[in-house]
Amino acid sequence: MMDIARLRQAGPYEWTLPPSAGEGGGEVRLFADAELLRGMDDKVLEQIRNVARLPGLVGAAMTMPDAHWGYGFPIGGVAAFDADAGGVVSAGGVGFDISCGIRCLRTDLSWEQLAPQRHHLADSLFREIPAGVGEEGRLRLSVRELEQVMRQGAHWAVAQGFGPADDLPYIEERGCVGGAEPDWVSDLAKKRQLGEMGTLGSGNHYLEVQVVDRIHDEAAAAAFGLRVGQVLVSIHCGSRGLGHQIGTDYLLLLAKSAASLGLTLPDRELACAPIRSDVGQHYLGAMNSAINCALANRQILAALTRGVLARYWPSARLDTLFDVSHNTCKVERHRVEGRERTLYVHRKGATRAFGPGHAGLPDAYQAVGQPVIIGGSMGTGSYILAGNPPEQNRAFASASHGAGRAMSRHQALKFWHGRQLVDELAARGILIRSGSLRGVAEEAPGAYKDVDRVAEVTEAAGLARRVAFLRPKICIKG
DNA sequence: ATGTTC
Repeated sequence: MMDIARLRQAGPYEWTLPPSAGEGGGEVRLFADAELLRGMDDKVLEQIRNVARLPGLVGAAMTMPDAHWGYGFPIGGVAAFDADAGGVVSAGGVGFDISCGIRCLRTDLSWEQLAPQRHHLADSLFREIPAGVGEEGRLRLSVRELEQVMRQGAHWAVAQGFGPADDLPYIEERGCVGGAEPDWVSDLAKKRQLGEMGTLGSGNHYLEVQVVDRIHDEAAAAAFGLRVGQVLVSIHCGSRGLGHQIGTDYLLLLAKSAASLGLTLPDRELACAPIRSDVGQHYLGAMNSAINCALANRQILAALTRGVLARYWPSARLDTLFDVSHNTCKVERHRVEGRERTLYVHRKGATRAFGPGHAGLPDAYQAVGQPVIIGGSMGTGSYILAGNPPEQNRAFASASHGAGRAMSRHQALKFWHGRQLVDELAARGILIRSGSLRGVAEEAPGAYKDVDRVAEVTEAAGLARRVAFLRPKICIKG
């Protein structure tokens, strides 16, 4: 429970934390309403204040409406640093699941067309999409091939026959981020990934078949190709063992090197290094490699999904609406107090949300802004939103990424049982397929915040505007 | 999140 008496309300959905006497540090800004804030742990405040004390911070260290406490840096946290001002890059500010994100695919099928086959489709997807901890797929890469994945991202997957090049414009960074340096990725990290390309993973990762339930913004929905009753498929996963091992390796390395680089860490878990340092550059090279791995992974999973769908509906389309990550540090240009600056924007459990006219968006979305995906908890629902211009979004083009946990996994296991949840959801017409009933219990809808409230507050705070609400029908869990 | 308590 957060004690909101410590905060100062700066706007209807915006709060600041006045610094404690003699503490110093940069500004802290929380985007939320009082109810969402009260549901957050006080640890979120402590963590975001620690972030604000790091050198070279630009603007404020911020949290999104779905924020909760994470490893060192809050999940739902956003912070931008300027390399020229001594700014840092933080492995804790990206997290272990580097470039975890969502690929949203659009079918031309209605739920009425699909519904008669829903049980078969659920079983086929569960069989064909490798899911679960340590689960390996059919691909076995050599180290050399994996290094190509790390340099080329989704372009590598397309070149291997996993989906058309038409997908690429609809992927963040057009499917491949610059700055990847596989030489700075450990042998162990590479080894862990050789059999894990094209796999979903576990925890909050999922593949969901959804139906468009409600349109909030007709013009944006038309630009995104969405209509009520249409079936979508959303794939939520990241860079698997590779990203996790890079996170593990660099958290240790950055924590050890901090003192010699003149940094005093407010929290050891907030390990970081100056952007302009060897170790900082090495982390960025490794992290960008993991981003490309995640983009390739989701491209492969999209292709596997197309294969399954084609067995039932051979002529059905499955086009990429968008693919966006929510655990990254990206180099971006932002206007700050009238001046364009190059910033290293950390988004941990926060989605990039470029507004209309941004050069990074494909032509089809220039007028309405980037599709922003809020992936809901299992069985509740998800939202597609559209990015706002910088006058409205004052969080370096960032928005909420999901419902956000309301309680820990451990706590959730005391309240729910997997079998019971699967049965309850089936009674509501939602098919869950998972190899882990324990995992299902940890992901109980009740362990998350109210996704409707998160989406509503995200819009009210100016971060993005709601376009469509999606209702889940089939969910494949790791 | 995770070769889920390196």
